[in-house]
Amino acid sequence: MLDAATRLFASQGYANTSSAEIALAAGVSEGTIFKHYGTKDRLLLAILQPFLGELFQQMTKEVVRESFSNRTLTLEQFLRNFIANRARFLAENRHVFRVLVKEMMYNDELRDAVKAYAARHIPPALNLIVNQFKGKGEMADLPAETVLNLAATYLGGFFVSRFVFMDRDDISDEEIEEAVRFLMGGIGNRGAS
Amino acid sequence: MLDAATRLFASQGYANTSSAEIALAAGVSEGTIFKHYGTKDRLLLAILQPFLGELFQQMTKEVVRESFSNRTLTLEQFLRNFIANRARFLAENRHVFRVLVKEMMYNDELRDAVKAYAARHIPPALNLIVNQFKGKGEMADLPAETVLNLAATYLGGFFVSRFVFMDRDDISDEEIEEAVRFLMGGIGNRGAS
Amino acid sequence: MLDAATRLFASQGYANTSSAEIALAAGVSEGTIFKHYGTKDRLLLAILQPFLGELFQQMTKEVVRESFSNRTLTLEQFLRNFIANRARFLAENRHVFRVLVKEMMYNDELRDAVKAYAARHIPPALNLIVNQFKGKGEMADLPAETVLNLAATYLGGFFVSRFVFMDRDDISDEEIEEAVRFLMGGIGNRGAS
Amino acid sequence: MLDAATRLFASQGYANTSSAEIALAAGVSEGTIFKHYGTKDRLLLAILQPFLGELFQQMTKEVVRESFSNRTLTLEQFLRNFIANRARFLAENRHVFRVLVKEMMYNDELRDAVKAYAARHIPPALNLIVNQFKGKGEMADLPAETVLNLAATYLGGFFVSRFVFMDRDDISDEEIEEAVRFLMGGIGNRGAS
DNA sequence: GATGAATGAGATTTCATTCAT
DNA sequence: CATGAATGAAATCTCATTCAT
Repeated sequence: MLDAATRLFASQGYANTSSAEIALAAGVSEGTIFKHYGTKDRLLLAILQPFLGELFQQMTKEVVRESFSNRTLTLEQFLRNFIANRARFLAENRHVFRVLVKEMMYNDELRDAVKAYAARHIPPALNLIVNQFKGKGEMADLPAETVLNLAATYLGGFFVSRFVFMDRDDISDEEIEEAVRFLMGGIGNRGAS
Repeated sequence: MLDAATRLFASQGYANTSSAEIALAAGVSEGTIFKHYGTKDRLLLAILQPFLGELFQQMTKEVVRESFSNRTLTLEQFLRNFIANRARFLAENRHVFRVLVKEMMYNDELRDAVKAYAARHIPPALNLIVNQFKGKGEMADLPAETVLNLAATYLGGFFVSRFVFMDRDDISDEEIEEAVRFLMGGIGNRGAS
Repeated sequence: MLDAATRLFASQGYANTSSAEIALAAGVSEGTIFKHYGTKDRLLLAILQPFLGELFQQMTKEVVRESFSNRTLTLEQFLRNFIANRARFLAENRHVFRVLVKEMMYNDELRDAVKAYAARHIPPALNLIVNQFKGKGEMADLPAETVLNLAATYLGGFFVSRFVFMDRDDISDEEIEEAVRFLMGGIGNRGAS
Repeated sequence: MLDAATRLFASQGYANTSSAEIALAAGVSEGTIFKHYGTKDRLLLAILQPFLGELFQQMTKEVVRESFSNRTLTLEQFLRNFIANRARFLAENRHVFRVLVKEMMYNDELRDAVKAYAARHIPPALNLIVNQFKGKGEMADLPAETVLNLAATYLGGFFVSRFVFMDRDDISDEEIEEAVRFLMGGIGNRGAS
């Protein structure tokens, strides 16, 4: 039932999917849907909430664990691990990710909720890492906030364009490598600087 | 009428905006809307088509003109000009841009149309530029396609996050400068390479 | 179960009370309700039937007993006893009374059933009393039917306004006294006649 | 449309009448009903509001006019005129009256609104009359409030039982005469007092 | 050419009732 | 014998679209 709804929302959008369609796809009656979730709105939340929890909590958990367990990790290795890890998670949950991205565009409340959630979870965990790499001289001399902002903007574009815009099912190692290299050195010629 | 519809679509989404709302906001009758545009769908197209035309054609036109008129332009200067120019254009047309982005998510046909449109217009004009800068040794040694892809992903994320996700009305010079620096050199430490 | 349903019907009305609400309030499952009563309609009847039986049968029984056991009873004393007795009964059963009154308004069949029931039980018992008091010269010279009609109209208004319209839980002795005096002498000035 | 809805609400009750039934009876589509009245609730209000206004305002206006224009009017004549006037008004508007009475039972808000409305309009106009008749020695020596209460209870029962409970279309002069006599002298024997 | 009342198809939601466990 | 998940029919309401004026 959640699965059927997720797929439909992912491909058509929440607003363009009727409860009749969901019932048909899930092989239950419309009544059953509303018995379980009360309203179409709460059905959407039932889909998004567990994903949001995992998305941020797993992300920060992995990052913290990694940064403490392996002190010789270079920035490049860290980025590679991090991006590969999130790419795998999003590929597995690509339908829910599509729903989340599409609905964040349409739904102000949801957008604000996600923004608040992200603001509360991401900086505390990642500022630490950024400063660690800055201390080792591996990172450009920019405020931690700026670094996170730049990386988030690029990685947001990266994942959304692949999974949502291009409707991809996964991301290849080559693409990840490209992303890592871009984050590390931009597109300017290093030797020329 | 187009203006009223654009603002409503931008803030609530096409699917959540009724023709009655549009008529009210535009100060005309519902009948008039359908006399002019036939269907709600075609009203959306009437909003998006001129914008799409300008978005890509102006972009490529400026780029070509610039690259031929000023042969001493550095990559950094080019990026600064290019981003500032598009930022200004999108700020002026931010409502339509919001509609476009939101509806591309929901509407497969529209998304495919935009992708086709972009694929037809962008590479011909920009490959030239990329190769020109590569010839001058100012750019990383990557295939032109890869360079465009990286820049498009980042700049897509940059503009969408600002104008759509954060609902901003414009973009500051500082942000543009940050974007230029990031595109030029990534977040890695140049000296350390 | 009947009690929970009665309270809900009394405060919200039968049509606005769902079987789910009843099940919740009664602490049983919806299935159990339908196992016992078959339909929601028959649940309503199960509430109303015993009350209707008592309402009329007790009323006439008491009246008959009283009128034969105490031949010196004045009309005023009779009215006082009668009203106090019914007031007590209705106060005890006010929830069911509310259900009955509200549903008689909505349900033609129920209304007709109650009318028939009343017509069959009231006149036989009360005509006797009326004629007894007329014989003693204590009562206005009106047909027994008219007297019953007038008293029923006033007492119906009296009980319905208190218990249903004003949602009262009981009726004070002062109000009963007022009702007795009114029935006895109206609002005109006796001395002036 | 209001007429069709009124008849249906009057005979079946608001809660048991579907918008489909109303549309059919009114010869319009369901959409039209909701275009005009927004919700079923507001359709009910559109029926009741004008009636409530007339019911109380006409009542008090007539009473005041009468009591000042004719100083020789006896209490009995006043009651006869008053009851006949309201009987005529309610007979003409019996369908709406049925709706009002039935819905006041089911709907707490409506009941409270009507109670407040009545409390604001009736006493100011009628206390005057009561005291005028008391001054002339034509009325029982009771507080004005008590008199109004007794009369309202009886006349409420009188009109509701006839128009709602018995589904009558009008009230005969004989019944009015009976009501007047009862209000004037109760059912006790005047001579015996 | 503009209007706005009317429409009817379809959306969400509610609920009495059934039935496998 | 009680349960509660599932149902499907029906209710309220929304809305793009049409059409007579």
